[in-house]
Amino acid sequence: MPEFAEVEFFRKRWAQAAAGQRIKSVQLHPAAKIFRGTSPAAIQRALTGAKYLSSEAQAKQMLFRFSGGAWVGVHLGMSGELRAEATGYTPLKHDHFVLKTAKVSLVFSDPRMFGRVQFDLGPAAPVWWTKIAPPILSAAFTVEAVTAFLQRRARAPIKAVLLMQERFPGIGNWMADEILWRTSIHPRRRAGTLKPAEIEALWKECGRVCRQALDTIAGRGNYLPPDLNAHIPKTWLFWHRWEDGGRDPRTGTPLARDEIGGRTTCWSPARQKL
DNA sequence: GTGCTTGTTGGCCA
DNA sequence: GTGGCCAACAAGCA
Repeated sequence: MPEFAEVEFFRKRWAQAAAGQRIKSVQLHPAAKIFRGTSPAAIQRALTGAKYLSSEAQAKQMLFRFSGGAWVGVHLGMSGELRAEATGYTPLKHDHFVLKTAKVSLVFSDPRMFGRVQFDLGPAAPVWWTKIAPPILSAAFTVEAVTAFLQRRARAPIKAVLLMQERFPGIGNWMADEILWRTSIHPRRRAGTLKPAEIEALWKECGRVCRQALDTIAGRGNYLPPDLNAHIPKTWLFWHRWEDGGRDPRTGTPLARDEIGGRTTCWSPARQKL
């Protein structure tokens, strides 16, 4: 499920619940695939008694910092989510990782287990975190960088290119479709065929969609929406992309759906032409 | 039973 | 070596 803004929504949910708290106990299933490449025993040892300090979201990843130099990285994969439950909460089947404090149970749940938990010890943030591509909402995300990347991926469909995390960190399937729909670019266009004006529009819309998604899905400041989709406007493609017989919310014309770049893609044929 | 699913990775091939 | 495509991972849902 989670892309850029949804990841921030979940991070905020844990961060607000964990603020000022100390971990009393750690419940986990050591064999769960989400711990691949890490040591569940080390996580348990380091976090028990540790204080939550701060957290950040970047692209589709989150990093939670605890006292004692303990860093917990979370990727939610396709079906992961973070929840805050009551202290007496009993973990269910897909709750693979639960941190209990005096006030709350922080739950990582993931039925499909494409997500992962990473653990690092040290004074500085782990290397995998610092190597994440520069954010779309930063000065480093320039139209020149996008142009060069599209040249390098010239023969791939633009839809597939937008999903590449090395240049479009945090963009996932629905955001890619949303961006292309707003810029009237057909998802099957080869990246190398986009004209400079189209690249500029695409680049700008990446920023707008990220900004708007962040505000509407994760909320501003201390405000956290009651659920992920609570404030997403009906004028976005988002609400119509999975409907059978769905219509373009701008024009009322029928939407199309097909597999492009290995993913189900939705677009508006009346506006997005090859 | 069938055919999907908001993600990522490794292997194959040109 | 580089780029592009695809299956696989696993579980739930319609």
